[in-house]
Amino acid sequence: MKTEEKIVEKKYQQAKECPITIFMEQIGGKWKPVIIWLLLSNEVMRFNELDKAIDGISQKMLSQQLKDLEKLNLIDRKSYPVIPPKVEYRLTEKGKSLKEILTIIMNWSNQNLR
Amino acid sequence: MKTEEKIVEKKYQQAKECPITIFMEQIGGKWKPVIIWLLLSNEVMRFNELDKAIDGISQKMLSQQLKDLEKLNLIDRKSYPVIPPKVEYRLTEKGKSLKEILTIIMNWSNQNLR
DNA sequence: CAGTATCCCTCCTGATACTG
DNA sequence: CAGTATCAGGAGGGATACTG
Repeated sequence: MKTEEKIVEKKYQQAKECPITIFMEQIGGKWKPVIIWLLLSNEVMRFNELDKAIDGISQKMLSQQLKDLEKLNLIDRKSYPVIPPKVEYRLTEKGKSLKEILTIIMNWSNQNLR
Repeated sequence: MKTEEKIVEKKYQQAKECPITIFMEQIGGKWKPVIIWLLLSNEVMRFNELDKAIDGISQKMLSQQLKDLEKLNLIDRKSYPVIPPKVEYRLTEKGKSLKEILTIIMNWSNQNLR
């Protein structure tokens, strides 16, 4: 039946392909935008710096979110084999390209939310 | 102590005022962007239409998300006192102003995520 | 310093059934 | 038609302690 096929097709589209949903799942959430935002203005940050700069985050959450962002190729992790350990995080080009979006969201939010 | 005050001030800023975090909390998530996106292209939709159009959503979730969006003044709910009930949802001007953001997110997502 | 490991608990969500 | 009521399950997230 034609109408049924149409519905199925539509549903599939929305469930698996909606790019906005994918974005929200992968970049949204409580911590990822903050991390990206900090790296946009600070260029390079160490784990501890991020930890101190983000209020309320736990080390567990921070390392988890950083891993996620690394997998998405949005940030680069550079580890130095020294004691004590030193690890640097910075944005990739792809990560930097989020600046425009985050800026627009920030402006809209400032004007429309509180 | 000056440095301590600085830290406290910084933390407060990030925790309570970060507009991007506020945006993600209020407009992000699994369903709200989809609802807004549908209303951007369809102008007016009834509860049942939204329910059918959004794959996997439950009535409970749908009504909850619609209430949230209404509170944010992003959508308008118009109820007709007829039997069977008829309720229409449409975007407010504020809601429509999200089109630009969602479009940019969609484009970025299409190019950078999968 | 830069993380893991562990426990614990809340809240989000889905499923189902019901109603004005 | 447009919701609400209720319950259960699981993932997400916090607190704390530990380690290379």
